[in-house]
Amino acid sequence: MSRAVLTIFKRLYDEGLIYRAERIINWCPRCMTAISDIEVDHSDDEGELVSIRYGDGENSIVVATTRAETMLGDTAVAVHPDDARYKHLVGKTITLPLVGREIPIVADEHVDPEFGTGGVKVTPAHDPNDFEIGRRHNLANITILSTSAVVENSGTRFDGLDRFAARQAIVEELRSQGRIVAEKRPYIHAVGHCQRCETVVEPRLSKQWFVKVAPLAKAAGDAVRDGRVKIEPESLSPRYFEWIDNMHDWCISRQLWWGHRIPVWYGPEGEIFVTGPGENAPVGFIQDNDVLDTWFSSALWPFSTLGWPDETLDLKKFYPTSVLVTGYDILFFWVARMMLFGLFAMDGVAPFKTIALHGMVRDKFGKKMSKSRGNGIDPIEFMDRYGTDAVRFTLARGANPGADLALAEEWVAGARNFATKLWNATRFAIMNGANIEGAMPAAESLGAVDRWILIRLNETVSEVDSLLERFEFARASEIIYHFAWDDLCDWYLELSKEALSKGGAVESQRVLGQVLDQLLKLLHPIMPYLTEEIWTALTAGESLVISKWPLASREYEDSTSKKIVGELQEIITEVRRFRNDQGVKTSQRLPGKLTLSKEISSFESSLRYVLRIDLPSDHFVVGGSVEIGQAKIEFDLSGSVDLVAERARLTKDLASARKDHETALVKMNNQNFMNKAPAKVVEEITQRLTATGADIERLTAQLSQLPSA
RNA sequence: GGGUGCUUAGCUCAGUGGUAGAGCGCCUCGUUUACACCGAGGAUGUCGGGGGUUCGAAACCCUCAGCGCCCA
Repeated sequence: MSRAVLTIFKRLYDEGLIYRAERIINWCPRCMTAISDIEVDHSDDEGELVSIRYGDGENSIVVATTRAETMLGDTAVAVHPDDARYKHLVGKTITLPLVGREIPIVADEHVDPEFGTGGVKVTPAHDPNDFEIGRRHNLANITILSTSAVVENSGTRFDGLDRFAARQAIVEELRSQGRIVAEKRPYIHAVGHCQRCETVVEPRLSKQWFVKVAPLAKAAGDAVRDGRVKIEPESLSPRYFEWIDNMHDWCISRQLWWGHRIPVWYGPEGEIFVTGPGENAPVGFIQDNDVLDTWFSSALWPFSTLGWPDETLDLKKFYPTSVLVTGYDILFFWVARMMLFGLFAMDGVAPFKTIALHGMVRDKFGKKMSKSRGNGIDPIEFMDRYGTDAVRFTLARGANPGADLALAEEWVAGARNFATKLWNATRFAIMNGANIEGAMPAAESLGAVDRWILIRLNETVSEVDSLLERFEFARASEIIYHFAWDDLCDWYLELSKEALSKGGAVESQRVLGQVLDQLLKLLHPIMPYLTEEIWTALTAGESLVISKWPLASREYEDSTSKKIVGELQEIITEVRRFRNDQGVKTSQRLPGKLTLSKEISSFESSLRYVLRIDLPSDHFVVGGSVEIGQAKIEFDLSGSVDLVAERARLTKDLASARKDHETALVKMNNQNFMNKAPAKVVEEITQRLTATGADIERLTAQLSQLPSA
């Protein structure tokens, strides 16, 4: 690492991309170090805006400031060149109050004549904008604050006072001199704070090392602009451009203990010697005390970890990497810097092809976790309570690209429940002989239910594949979750129970084994521990880690299985609803007559099993019935039909059918719709119209046949 | 001030032109040979307001309001 740092530093220096300069930098008087622009947090703070009269009478001008103490370092007053109010003053001097120094009045385009009085005090050593004005007008830079933000060298009695105490004292003194013409308090304005310690940052003139970013940033911007590097989700790329295209020169020296020491040595005559790896500075030279910004070395990560600056095999093979996954908050700190240095050091080859950005984990209300709010969540606690896989699944399920995730304990508990569900389902499957031995049965030898779950599996695999391709982890997790819980556990297992319990359902056992095998593989990256455990129990295989990722296969697709299972599901749901409305307990067996279409007639025993319907006896009396499409299920309720409930159920269905019928009808009667809508949609609506029409007819008949209560 | 998002069920969020979705929560019922960390059934939304485009808008455009993030 150290070699890499030395190498890149020297290379940049030799190419003139590292220089030392006096600049206004952000200085933290507590950390006693320079900090970069992005380490400064801005917040709207209360301060006061005081307007001070400089000079007297006709030759006076009023300036406003929130940092009165900086006036001790003023070396000019600036006005806009076109400002008629001050034309007569430009080029003259004015006496700086308290200090007594004569300072010039200069005209500068960058002064906003609309703001305040149109005159601004210029303190080049303590304000970045003033520094620029100072450069343009060759003003002196007078530093009047120490590194710990105490007034010094001002030649006034304020020397020795802390900046905030001095601010107050100076305003008081000016007030007593009658020089304060206005005070606005509180005055809300943006104040920079040190990201580490929240101390108010003090702009300070200082000699620092800089990276000249213009050429590097241009390359880094272009790499994304021309598509060599993709940012996912794309919606975050404007942020990248906005930043990289307007990047200021990067101050890389830090006055800290920790870090790579700047490899620059100074000779007795002020000579500068930069040492590369293995090089020594001439005798008598002294090394710079500062260290490098931590991101300077982090920026080397994509290639220094592969052995760079050596031309290693790893470097050849793994640079550039394919995907960098990280939080969007670190796009500028780290990602952009890796782009800068990667392109520079690796002959214009960007360090990765795709930058996949995820969001931040927030509390259950979507609020940022913070110490002051006390809403931090310790993932280890959740892992102890709900299991690591549950936490992993929760995070994956919430990981929408570039969007934040609200993490609530309830979500983790839900994920734990899912894990338990899988555990139980696999246990049940194993108990019933599920296996992955031998080849899969041919499609022709399988029933509709078996085929259906294989079709659903195939759909799930391909959907998950394409979602993962797009870093849509949340949706991929969701798809897997519902396939496992709804399709597999709630439907397939329930519909297969009868056959499995009777034994001899060899095909289904193999199918079930197959479905679980593939499902566990899909889930393995998200829930590695659980899936490994139950997969090895199911298959006696060595490990999921080294097994093959599922391949989507359309082998079992056909035109009928989905329709058949759909019908079965509808029948089962409607009958359950009927029983529920009638207050019939789930476990209570009822005699019933099933009239089924030819297509699903073979599922009669299966339906009887799931719905607990006994064969009708000789004295069967129809007490209530459910009709779904062609299917009719009649029950003997032994004369105890709950007519009120039944009427309510049918009335509700009728209302819903009428509503759907009505909307379809409106569309069909709309000539514009008929002319312009695609045929597919028209057909769909037509079908809906017929279906709802039939429903209305049937329900009306059923209602009229119902004896009055 | 510049940039960029968001506003959908009680909460947190999916849904980029064709009958509004998920998880949790809520209500009712339930010892069904996997699972109560469960099962079955149910309720809940003028998709922020207003305009427009379209046969059709939660989705596209304009506008207003509120909230957020990044940068200055």
